[in-house]
Amino acid sequence: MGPAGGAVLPRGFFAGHALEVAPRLLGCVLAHETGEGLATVTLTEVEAYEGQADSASHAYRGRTSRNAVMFGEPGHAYVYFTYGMHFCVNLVCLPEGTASAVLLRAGRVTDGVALAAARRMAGRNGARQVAENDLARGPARLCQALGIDRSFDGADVCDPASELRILPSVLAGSGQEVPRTSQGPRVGISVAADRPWRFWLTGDPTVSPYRPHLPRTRPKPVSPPAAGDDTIHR
DNA sequence: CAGGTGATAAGCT
DNA sequence: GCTTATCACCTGG
Repeated sequence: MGPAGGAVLPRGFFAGHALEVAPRLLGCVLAHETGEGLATVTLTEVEAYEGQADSASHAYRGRTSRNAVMFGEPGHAYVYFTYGMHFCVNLVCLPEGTASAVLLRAGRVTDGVALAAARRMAGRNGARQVAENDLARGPARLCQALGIDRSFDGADVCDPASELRILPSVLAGSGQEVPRTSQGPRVGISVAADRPWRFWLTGDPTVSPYRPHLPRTRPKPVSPPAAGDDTIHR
């Protein structure tokens, strides 16, 4: 067990609804230790996703092979692949059989900054160095910085022997002033956008910029309308 | 601002 | 079976 080993959150931490668990995850630490070394992220931004009652949730339409982990034991990672190139990680809440999870949107890389930076630069030839605040600023960046991919779908983050673990909050008792928490609408979704189920540490520079859902760009017309065409286009 | 990339599931035949 | 719209994103210009 490495420097961050030992004190994982108890599974009971994830017993409640994602809506209750999400704000309590702020300041907690996601740790990934490999042969390459240890990298940790202190969470600064999360979003709650419920199941049947939440039309923005992957579990809204019931259990599938993709979202099965969301219906499983709490305290496990639900990792999915999206937009053809990105991974995002959630932590599962509520008892087995009921879907609920917290999407980890952003955090501050605290241990393994160099390792995280190398992962973020990988495959990007000639790109500029990533600013430290941006290493895990956004759900896909967070996964890349920690080296989280599909193989971590279902990983038990409450197991002290796990490669990927969740550690208690470092906010209280650190001698620092405890940051305030803000709450607002979730980022980028097209439905249930009125639910203020996103939580972040107020003013933290590692929190991702709010990006409201943009309607997908429509395919362009094959040819521009001819002059004098009185068809109504919109 | 647009484009890249691929999995998913609904809808069709 | 097959097709198509959608998707909780990031990057470079």
